[in-house]
Amino acid sequence: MSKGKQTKQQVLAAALQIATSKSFNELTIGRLATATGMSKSGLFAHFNSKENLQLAVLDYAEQIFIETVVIPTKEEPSPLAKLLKICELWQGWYREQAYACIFISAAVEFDDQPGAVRDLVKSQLLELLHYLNELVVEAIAKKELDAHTNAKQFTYELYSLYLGSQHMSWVGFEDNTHSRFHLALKQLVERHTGEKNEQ
Amino acid sequence: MSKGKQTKQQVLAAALQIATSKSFNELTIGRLATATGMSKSGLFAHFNSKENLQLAVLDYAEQIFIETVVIPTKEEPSPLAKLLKICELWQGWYREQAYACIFISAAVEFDDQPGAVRDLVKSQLLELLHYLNELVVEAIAKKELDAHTNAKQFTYELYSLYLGSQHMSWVGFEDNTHSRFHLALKQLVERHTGEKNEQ
DNA sequence: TTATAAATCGAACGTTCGTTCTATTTTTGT
DNA sequence: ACAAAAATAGAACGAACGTTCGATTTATAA
Repeated sequence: MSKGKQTKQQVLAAALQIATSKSFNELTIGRLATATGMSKSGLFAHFNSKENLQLAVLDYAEQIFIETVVIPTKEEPSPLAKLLKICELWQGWYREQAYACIFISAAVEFDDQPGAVRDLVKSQLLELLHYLNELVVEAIAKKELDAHTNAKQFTYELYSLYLGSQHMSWVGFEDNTHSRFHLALKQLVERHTGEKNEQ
Repeated sequence: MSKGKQTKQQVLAAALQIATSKSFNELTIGRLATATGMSKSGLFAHFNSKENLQLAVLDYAEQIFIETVVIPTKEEPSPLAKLLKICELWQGWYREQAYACIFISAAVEFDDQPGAVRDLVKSQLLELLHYLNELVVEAIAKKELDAHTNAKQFTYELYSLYLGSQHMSWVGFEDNTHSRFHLALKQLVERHTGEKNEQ
């Protein structure tokens, strides 16, 4: 790897650290330069614009996300097992990232700020939702979940429980161990297994 | 009302508009001055610091939130009816605010930024959660919900469904009419009525 | 090794930020 | 109506922002 790409990776690692532990708005070129011991202009030359830096950080974050929470799931034997494993690893991801998900932060910070960054984070989150939904569909096909399960509704509820878990833990509604998430998830799955009717 | 308080209210209305339609970070004194046709210093004199402005906007937003989604539910006959009514009005609130809740935005933007603003928004969200939880407790007491219902778990799930509904609608996971939220909420309530067992 | 290319720096730019002054205008109470 | 008080304006500040540019150091390939 050339020197350029090498330092760029280090810069991105530092940038991700700032963006997650602080926020995307606080990821500033001057601050990042200080954090990496570089000059503003030297660092800037790697990206040529703030927007490119932001996009690169999101790409970098996605890469790590896939490595740490998606790839390890491939070993699980069934779609439902994959799904549950993802939820587990997902929590670990958030925990490592100092209790704030960079994608969700970015989504909120850019939600009314049209541009390439908003488009990217939107597509990243949508991609995750589609992947989760795909697992649900497969689980239904393999009869791990009841045939009358509405996949999208299931995915929506699953994702919501996760989102709520993070949010309420932050607010202080007593879910620091995320046990509430686990319980609700377990019940959600049980509700869709064992052929008892439910729309 | 004195001239000062009067213009201050107008300023706050404009500030809330900016904070919701844009974001809290984009609520800047210069921008707000332009929006209200005042000078920066003239406007600044009303608050004496950016932080005070932010706190005032959150107070103002809470006031409006209470007026538009909490107060009207007082007329509902029962705790459960109040709860459902709140969910309905709540959606209206979000819709008016251009599909972004100022409290949740503020929570995310300030989540790792210690200070009075973070403390306030945290307490505001916690207060809402406690109020919802109180209604759930009352509904259980009045046997509108099954006796074995775990109130906090119920509140957690309810709130999560709402959060998820907003998030996914933004991302584009097809819930623009929030019908998914309605369905999930209905099922959540049904699940806790009619004495069938569920932990 | 040496020429070329890539990477990095330092200084400066125009803006905008929050904030602080000192005036000046406008409202208020008597 | 007038004096006191409150509200607003204007100009300026230091700092930080993203960005540009020319010079200089460092890595790469011949």
